[in-house]
Amino acid sequence: MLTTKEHPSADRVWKTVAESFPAISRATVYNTLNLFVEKGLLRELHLDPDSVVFDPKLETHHHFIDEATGAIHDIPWDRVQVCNLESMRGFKVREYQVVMRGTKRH
Amino acid sequence: MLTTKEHPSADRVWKTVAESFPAISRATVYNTLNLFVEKGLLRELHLDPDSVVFDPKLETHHHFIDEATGAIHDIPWDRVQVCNLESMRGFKVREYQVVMRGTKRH
DNA sequence: CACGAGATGTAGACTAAGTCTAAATCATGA
DNA sequence: TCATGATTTAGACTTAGTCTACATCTCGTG
Ligand SMILES: [Mn+2]
Ligand SMILES: [Mn+2]
Ligand SMILES: [Zn+2]
Ligand SMILES: [Zn+2]
Repeated sequence: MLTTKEHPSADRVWKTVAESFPAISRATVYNTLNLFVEKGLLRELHLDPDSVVFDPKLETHHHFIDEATGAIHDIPWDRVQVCNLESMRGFKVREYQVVMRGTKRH
Repeated sequence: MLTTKEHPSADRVWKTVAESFPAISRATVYNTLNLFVEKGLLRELHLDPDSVVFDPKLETHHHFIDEATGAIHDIPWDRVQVCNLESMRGFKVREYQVVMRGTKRH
């Protein structure tokens, strides 16, 4: 999980882990993922209406959601820039990202 | 709903509507909201792990989520700018927004 | 007016994500 | 060995959201 390039949901992780450890409990997977998030080893993304997904890529980056396939693509932090953030006086911005939706060409 | 300044969830809308129309069914509210989204009168946002929220503000804008209260604040489109979007060759970006999280000062 | 067809609304069962709890199992060190 | 605490577990529970089959409403036609 910590090294995947994907953005799996908790149940997806559970099913994958269960291939190697069929006895693993759903609760354990949820507990462990939440613990990893709490400890900063994973981040959770709320991009999908159907489930929370987990992101092992800790460096800040943006996301592109392919509306045709549901796939979530990482966009490197420096590829686009958010300008004029200093206008956000009155808000203490802890983190931000650009969320893009559309379709992948070809 | 179409004129609120808030970002209510479907169940929040249902409870509000039910104050005036106690007979209204949950299914009707969900169906209607989804229809409004389909017809472009509302947009749905997936920012919250617990529910989809609906946004009556159709002009493009950004969002700031107050992590202390859960409140979603609209940020005018021009207050910040996303630069270098032309580097997104390979992706057909239909829409995008900056999603910020943090706390509101004061 | 009577009636039938389509559209719209409704109740409530159902699904699935996520949480919680209480019990079982495991680890550790006296 | 055994007591104690930590980890894992099964499965009940909660809740957002969907689905289906039925009820009701609308409206044009004979
Ligand atoms: Mn969570
Ligand atoms: Mn939807
Ligand atoms: Zn990512
Ligand atoms: Zn908004």
